[in-house]
Amino acid sequence: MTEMFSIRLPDGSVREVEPGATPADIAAGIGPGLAKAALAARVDGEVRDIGRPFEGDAELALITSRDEDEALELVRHDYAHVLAEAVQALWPGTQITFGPATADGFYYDVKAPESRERFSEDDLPAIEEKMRAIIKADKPLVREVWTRQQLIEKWEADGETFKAEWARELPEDEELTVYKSGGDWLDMCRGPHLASTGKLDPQAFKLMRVAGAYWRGDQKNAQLTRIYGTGWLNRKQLNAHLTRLEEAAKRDHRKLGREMDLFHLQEEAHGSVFWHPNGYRIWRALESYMRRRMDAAGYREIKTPQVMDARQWEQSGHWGKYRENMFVIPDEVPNSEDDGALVSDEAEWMALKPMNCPAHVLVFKQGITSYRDLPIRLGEMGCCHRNEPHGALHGIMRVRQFTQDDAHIFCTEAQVVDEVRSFCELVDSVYRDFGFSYQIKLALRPEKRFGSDDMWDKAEEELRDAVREAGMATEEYGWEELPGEGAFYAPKLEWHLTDAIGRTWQVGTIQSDRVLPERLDATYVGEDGEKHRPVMLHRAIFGTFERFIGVLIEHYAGRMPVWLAPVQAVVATIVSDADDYANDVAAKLAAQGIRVETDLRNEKINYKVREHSLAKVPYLLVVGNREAEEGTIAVRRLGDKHQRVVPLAEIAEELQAEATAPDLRES
RNA sequence: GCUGCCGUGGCUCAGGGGUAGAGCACUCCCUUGGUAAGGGAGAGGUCGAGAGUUCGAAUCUCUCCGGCAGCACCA
Repeated sequence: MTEMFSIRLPDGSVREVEPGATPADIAAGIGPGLAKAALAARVDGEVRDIGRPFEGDAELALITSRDEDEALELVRHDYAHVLAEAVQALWPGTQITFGPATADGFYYDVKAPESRERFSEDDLPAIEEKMRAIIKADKPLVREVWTRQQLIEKWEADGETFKAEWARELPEDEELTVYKSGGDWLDMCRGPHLASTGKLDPQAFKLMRVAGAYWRGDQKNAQLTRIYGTGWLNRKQLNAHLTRLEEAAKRDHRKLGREMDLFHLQEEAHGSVFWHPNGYRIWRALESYMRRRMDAAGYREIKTPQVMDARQWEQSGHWGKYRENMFVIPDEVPNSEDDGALVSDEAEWMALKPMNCPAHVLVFKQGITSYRDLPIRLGEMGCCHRNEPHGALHGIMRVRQFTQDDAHIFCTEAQVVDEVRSFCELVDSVYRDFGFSYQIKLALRPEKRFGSDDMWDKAEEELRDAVREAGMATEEYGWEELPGEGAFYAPKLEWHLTDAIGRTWQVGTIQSDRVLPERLDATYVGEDGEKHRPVMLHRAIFGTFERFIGVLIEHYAGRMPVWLAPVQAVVATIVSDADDYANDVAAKLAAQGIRVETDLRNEKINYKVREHSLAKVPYLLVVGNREAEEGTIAVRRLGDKHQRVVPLAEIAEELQAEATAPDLRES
């Protein structure tokens, strides 16, 4: 008698199957509908191919398109394979490398054949068409276990140098799998995959763009062509995604920055922002908000020099690591009578500060500090310059001149966790005031670093502890550890916000640093009367004003909350007879600190409503003869279709309340 | 920095070897109109910069600068 396997289903029922049976068999046994809908199987918790035979008794859950996250991941992974197959079918000699699923689709990195050099966006329609053909051919995707040697031979025989390199580094003893598509084309892959290409919806993907990407993510390696696609379970989802992208483009901070007259960029100062009056009003609102929050949290604000002697940067370690990205200036301007050439060996160099920390240490070091004075929290709205690589610049999110809401906390070893924990709480409170949700990451020691492993162990652990104590080391806060991502002198906690099209930007950070105090010889006098090293916590909440404002603009799609809006209210007249009243209203509101403007132009009210709505002014206060006589205002809030007529005093009070920064509100 | 695409009035864009167009915005005139574009007239551009090819270049070629997407980088 054959031994049978007991397969337990989520509803608790158990089915006995013969060896060789697969989850697909069970699905078929339950019903043809499920057999069609089932995409993969969860066997004892592991996601597997639906056609992979059971190896013993097991718990089975079938994955269908209702299990959206898992289904999407599977589908996107399959699209990537189909993409690679299509490209090779169209252009033999193309080398394939690697192609994973992404947050909204998939990509595959390929190396174009010699004859072609590269692929371009013009090739995408042809590739899409070929992909559809492969999907329609409904080719079975068959899993096979190979040895490493077999893989290496296969890839070398095919001239797949990247794949061969990869295969050579695979572990000898592990089960290595390949997936064959329709028996001919294959890719090495851990899987799982759908049963066949026909499970994909040929109308639910779209190739988006081509871009360069380095083999294994290393600039020193060959550059490949990365073909990006977006992939979904069905056409409806795809269309919804494409619509989302269109909507996101409308809230791009670069576009809104122009439309709302907030700032501009131009090549004479590329990477640096020209703030217009409206944009700088947002800046000032943020700055005074942050000053209040920092004052309240026990920080003291300082201001330090913009340019310092290069030796200072040498001592801090930045010169060695970042000289290329610093704006360096000679201390002495060459005499105009000679040929103007500077001899670098003889020049005394100065540098614009790329960061504030060394200067803050210098402030700390003035005089003698007692342990009784710690922690000392020194804050600065510090303007820094970094000569970023051209390709890194992005609107006002990544710039060459920026201002940080920077601060450094000098404290004892024993105070670190407490300081970091209360910082986590401060950050949380600030981001809540802006309506942001965020993710916290811990960036761990990088390969190239200063300091001992013991020091790093300790520094990483105290950051981890602090976040745990704050109760934020959870999925809800996007908690994640990022190996190798830390700064050269310290591990970092990073707070990330998301922009309009799903890219995330690091804004806040705190780093526990024992390297700089050492290098710059910062000390305090302890209880024992001896000198001790303080720990230095580098921290910022907005990160930079530039980036934070960029993220704010996209987050609110330009419709800033009243307390941040550059122009909070416009008083618009219907007839010129109401001009005097309009001026009175504006004057009254301005007197109570409201950012108000008047619009007395000889234009129809429709025109004025349209214009100020597009400018995203939150309060439009319309006055005509009726309002002038009655002392009222016809108020239209941004986004409302209708208006209400209220006494001036009432709207003044309402505006006052909304224009108050969240930290100053009662309750 | 790397790969690809792009650069025409303030903005959005059309054109494309024979010396430049539209809409919006702007200026002026008429219109005083009750909640998302009232009408008319006018002004505005060495087509990113430089070099080359050509009788002739905004248009073709090269170099540079800048922008966009991605990669790499992000103290």
